[in-house]
Amino acid sequence: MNIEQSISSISRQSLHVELVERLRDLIVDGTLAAGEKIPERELCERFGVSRTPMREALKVLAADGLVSLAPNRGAWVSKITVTELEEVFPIMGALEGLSGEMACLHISDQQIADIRKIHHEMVAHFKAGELNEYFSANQAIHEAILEAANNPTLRTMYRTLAARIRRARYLANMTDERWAEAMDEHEQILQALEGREGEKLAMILREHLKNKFDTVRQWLVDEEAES
Amino acid sequence: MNIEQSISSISRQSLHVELVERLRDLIVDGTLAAGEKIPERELCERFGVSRTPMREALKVLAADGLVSLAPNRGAWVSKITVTELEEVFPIMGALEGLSGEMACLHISDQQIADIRKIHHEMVAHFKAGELNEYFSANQAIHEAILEAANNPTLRTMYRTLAARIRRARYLANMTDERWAEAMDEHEQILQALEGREGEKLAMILREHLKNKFDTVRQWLVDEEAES
DNA sequence: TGACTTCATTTTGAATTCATAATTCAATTT
DNA sequence: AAATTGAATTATGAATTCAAAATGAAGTCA
Repeated sequence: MNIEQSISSISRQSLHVELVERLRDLIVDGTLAAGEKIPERELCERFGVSRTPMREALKVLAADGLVSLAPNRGAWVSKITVTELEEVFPIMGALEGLSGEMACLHISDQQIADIRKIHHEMVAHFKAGELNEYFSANQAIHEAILEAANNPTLRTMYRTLAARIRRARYLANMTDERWAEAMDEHEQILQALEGREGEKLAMILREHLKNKFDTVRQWLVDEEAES
Repeated sequence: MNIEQSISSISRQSLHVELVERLRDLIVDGTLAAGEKIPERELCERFGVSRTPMREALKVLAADGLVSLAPNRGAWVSKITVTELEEVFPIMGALEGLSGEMACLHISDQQIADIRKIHHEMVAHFKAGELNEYFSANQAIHEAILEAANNPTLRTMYRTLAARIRRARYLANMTDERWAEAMDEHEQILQALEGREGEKLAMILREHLKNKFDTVRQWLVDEEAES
C-alpha cells in the first residue's frame, strides 16, 4: 500500500479539500449564484476558518473553472455563458462516449442489473411526473456507467465538467415531448449496455447529451434575453 | 471588456499562478523527478517566495494530478504508473479526436497552410534523424490542430493531461520502424485535415495516439523492471 | 542484535499580521 | 449637476507566527 492511500484512508482530509467540496456544492446548487462576488472574509466567517485554507480552496476552484479570480480584486462565481456551454458539451460528449465504451469492456452482470434497477425506478418517476426524482435516477445511471468504466481520471474530469453544467437550472425548460424522448434514449442506452455494444453505446450517449444541450441552450438563451 | 480581461492585460499574474507554471515545467522536464519528495521550505528558497503562495500552487498542481499531497506529510511529485497511463491515454484519444473533428469545422486555409509548413519541417527533421527537433514540430502540429478547434476548455484539459504524459521520456525507446510509421500517420493527418474530413481525422488521431501509447507503455514496463 | 520508548528537531497546517492595491465617498472643481 | 480628486476605508497578496503532527536519533531493555 502506498503512502497516499494509507494516509487518505486513515486521517480526515485537510481543510482546503473540505472547503473545495463544500464550496463546489454551494455553487452547483446555486446558493452561490453565477456572477456573484464572493468576498473572502464573508466565506471565512460562514465556514469558521481562516483565510489561508479558504484562499487555497478558491485557487483550486478557479483552476476547475467554477470561480474566477481577478488579481487584487478577489473572487467571483463564474458566469455560465452560451459560449462556455458550447465548449463544454462536446467535451462531455467525448468523455461520456468513452465512458460508455470502456464500461462495455469491463461491466459485470451484477453492475448491469443494478443499472437496470435504477432505470426502472427512473421510468416510474417519469410516469409519475416526478421531475427531481427522475433527474436523480438519471444522474445515478450516468454515474454508474462512469463507475463501470473503471477509470478514476476519467471520472474526475467528467465530474468537474458536470459541475460546471449542472449549475444551469434547465430542468424547468424541459418539455414533456423532450422528456419522453430522453426516456426512449435511456431505453437504448440500457440495451446497448446489456449487449455490451461499446461503439453503439458511445454514439447513443453522445446523441443523448447533444439533445440535452439543445434544451440547456434554449434555457440559457431565454435567460440571457431576460437580463 | 470584462473585468478579468482588463485586469490581466494590465497587471502581472499573481505569484501562485507563476509558481504553478514554473513548477509544472520543472516536473514535466524532469528536473523534479517523479516520486521525489518536495519539501515546501526547499521550494520556497529556490523561488524566493514564502510558503503561502507556494502552498496555493501545490494545491492546484495536486488537483491537476502532477503532485500528490499527504496530509501532514507534505508533497511528492506524482509517480507515473502504467495504470495511470492506461487511464490517461484513452482520454487523450477522445479529446484529441474531438479536437480534430472540431478543427475540421473551423479551420481556415491559412491555418492548414501553416500546419503543412510545420509538417514539412518535421519531415526534414525525420530524414535528418533529429529526434528532438522532430518531436517539437510534432507537438506543434498537434497544438495547431487544438488551436484550430477553437475551444479553450478543450485546450486546457488536453494540456493538463499532456503534461502528465510528457514526463515519460519515452523518446529513447522509439524504434526507427515506429518512427517511420508515425510519419506515415502524420501524412494521413494532414490529408484528412486538408479534406476537412472530421470523423476520419478523429479516427487517425486516435489510432496515432494509441500507437504512441504502445511505445510509452513499453518504455515504462522496461523502466519499472529496472527498479 | 533488534525492537520499543522517549524526546528534540523538523515539517506541515492554519491563523495572524503586515504591506499594498482597490474601493468608497466626501470635498472640490468645472 | 456632473466629473474629478484625494483621503479614509476595506479587501487582497504575501510573509510571518504559532500549534500540532511527523520524523529521526538516542537510549533502554529483552
